[in-house]
Amino acid sequence: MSRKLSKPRLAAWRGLLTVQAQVVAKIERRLAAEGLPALMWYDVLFALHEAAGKRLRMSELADEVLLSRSGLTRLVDKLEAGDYLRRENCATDKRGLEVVLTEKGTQVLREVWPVYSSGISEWFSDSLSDGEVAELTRILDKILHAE
Amino acid sequence: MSRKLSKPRLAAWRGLLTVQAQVVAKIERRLAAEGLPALMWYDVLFALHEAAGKRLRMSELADEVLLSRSGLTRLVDKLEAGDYLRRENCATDKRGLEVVLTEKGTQVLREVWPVYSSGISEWFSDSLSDGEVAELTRILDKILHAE
DNA sequence: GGAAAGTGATTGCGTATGCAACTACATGCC
DNA sequence: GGCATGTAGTTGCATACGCAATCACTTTCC
Repeated sequence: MSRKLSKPRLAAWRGLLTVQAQVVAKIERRLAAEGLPALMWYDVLFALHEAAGKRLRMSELADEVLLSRSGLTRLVDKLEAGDYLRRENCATDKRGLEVVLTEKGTQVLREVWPVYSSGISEWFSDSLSDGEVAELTRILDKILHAE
Repeated sequence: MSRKLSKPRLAAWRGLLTVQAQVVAKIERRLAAEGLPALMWYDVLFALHEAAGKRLRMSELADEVLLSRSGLTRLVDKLEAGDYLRRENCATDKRGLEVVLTEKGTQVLREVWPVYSSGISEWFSDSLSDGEVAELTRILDKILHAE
């Protein structure tokens, strides 16, 4: 592993960083301009929405959204204060908590989605063909599933 | 623009976010573990290294590394305090500054590069063929150059 | 030439985030 | 059982970052 990094490989990496940074920044600005919550809030609520029973353990949720445990604790504090989700004690492990999506959380997902999805379309995927999208996904998955 | 976002297009976007987040986090942790400066420091010094005369205006540098102007001001403060670069008054515009890479800055680039590049290899590009790397770069460039 | 509008950089302020330390509970080992 | 070790989540602290306001200078327009 870690053989010498060629120029084309570095170029691919820099391209990925640039695309991600630019698209995320544009979407975040549009969300803020419309008075909507930040992407990370959406990610958390969306992860819950996709989970069985619309609930996850704190640790599972942190892994899902790629946030540190402490970062998630604080974010969940805010989301719970806004009644977008609630913490429940875990029946099988008294150390643990489960986080459950509320109806209001589901509602805010519906409000944010149009802005988020149109940003992804407009700034990320509209310039690609279906074939290119498939190829990009395949390559990224290959990276993710390499051990 | 902003036609409906299909599932495959969303999957590509989420893949990109995940790859970037995971690889960056791993590289940052390794840099921190070795007592080396963070990636953003490297990006700034590298941008200067690549620039003609190893110097750039503050604004050019901010655009290059995708950081806000205020963020760059503060980062350059720290880099200048460590003698990795220095600010010089711009001859043609008294509002402006030029940032110049120092010898020590060049040196730290050489120290960080092995860690950075081996991280990119190991966690990003090693699982791809040359053809896949080329295809990935082509697709990302297409996104970047779409207006 | 000079007022109005624009641009480059910095600073104040609020927020987000990670690491390390901590508490509470769980598991393994004897 | 009971001590040692491990794991779930939270909190203290330091740092990084963006937006809006600001200051200095430049450009535009009359």
